[in-house]
Amino acid sequence: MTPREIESRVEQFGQRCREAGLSLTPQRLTIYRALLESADRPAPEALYSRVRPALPSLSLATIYKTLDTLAQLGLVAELPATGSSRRFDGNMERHHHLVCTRCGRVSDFSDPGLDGIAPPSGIKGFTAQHLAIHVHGLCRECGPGRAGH
Amino acid sequence: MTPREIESRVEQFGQRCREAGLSLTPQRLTIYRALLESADRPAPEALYSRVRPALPSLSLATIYKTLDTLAQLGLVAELPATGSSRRFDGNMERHHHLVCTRCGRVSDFSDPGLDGIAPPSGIKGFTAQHLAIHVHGLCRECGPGRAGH
DNA sequence: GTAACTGCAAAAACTTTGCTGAGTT
DNA sequence: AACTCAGCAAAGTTTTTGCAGTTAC
Repeated sequence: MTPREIESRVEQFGQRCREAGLSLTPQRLTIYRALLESADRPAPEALYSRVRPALPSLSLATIYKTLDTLAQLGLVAELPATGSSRRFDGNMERHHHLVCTRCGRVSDFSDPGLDGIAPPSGIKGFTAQHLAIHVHGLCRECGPGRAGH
Repeated sequence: MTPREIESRVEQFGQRCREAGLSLTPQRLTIYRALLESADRPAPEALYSRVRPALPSLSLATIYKTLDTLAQLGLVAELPATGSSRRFDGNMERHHHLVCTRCGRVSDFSDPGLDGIAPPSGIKGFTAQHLAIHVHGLCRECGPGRAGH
């Protein structure tokens, strides 16, 4: 995401917070901005490391609380992930996922060709909103032609 | 899954373990079978409760170790999930996922129409193997026209 | 007999909670 | 001034680890 895009998002973010009656604290802004700047769907702990230099007094509990708050507002997404920690993403645009079947790492990709696929509408008891594609395979590091981890 | 299918899978499972040099312990067999019998993608703890009646001395650590071992062999799948515990599935067939954007619950569905979609091949640094579709929306409980959780 | 595995208990990692002082509106 | 929030520390969960005795081969 370009710096310009980020600033525009941060501004919208401010509005959205005000609408919802949330204070605009430096912590919230910094955490949100850091999430936008992270392309790698960070875990709370990773986000914490990233934000700490700017806000040395920040606590990990605040990261958790903030992420939960923002997820409820729909400003960030909590992602389904494997492994034992939660993952978050500030990119709410249409995008798909590459999942490495060996190391479990996930990254984003976009493909206009795939965007044409419509969510199936006839599923009983489920109201489809949108759809994301997970492509499973081997990432660069685990590449084809390697033995194991 | 029918009992007959389950037995056939368990048999294949035995072969696969032998090939890999793994012992066929009662714990492993029971855990694997319990997973096949569970349609609900259980967390380790839930699987533990299910298996305990049959193996009262079983420990939770064994569940974790076993699931990791079997996942590495490709005999069970660890699923991406939101929330704070890992989820596993013994169903390795082609299927897709319904993810509730409100409560986070995930369930399986199949749709032959979607099975035709080929994994995109031109992604740089990534070798695509297969693809799964996540349909996001509202499940029956959270249904459209509800206020919140 | 050897190698692999389970159970246990302890430790580590991750997440949530309650409270108090500080910051935002 | 009222209300919301951050930081802290403690508690609660979930997951991993090391080791000794047991089991599968």
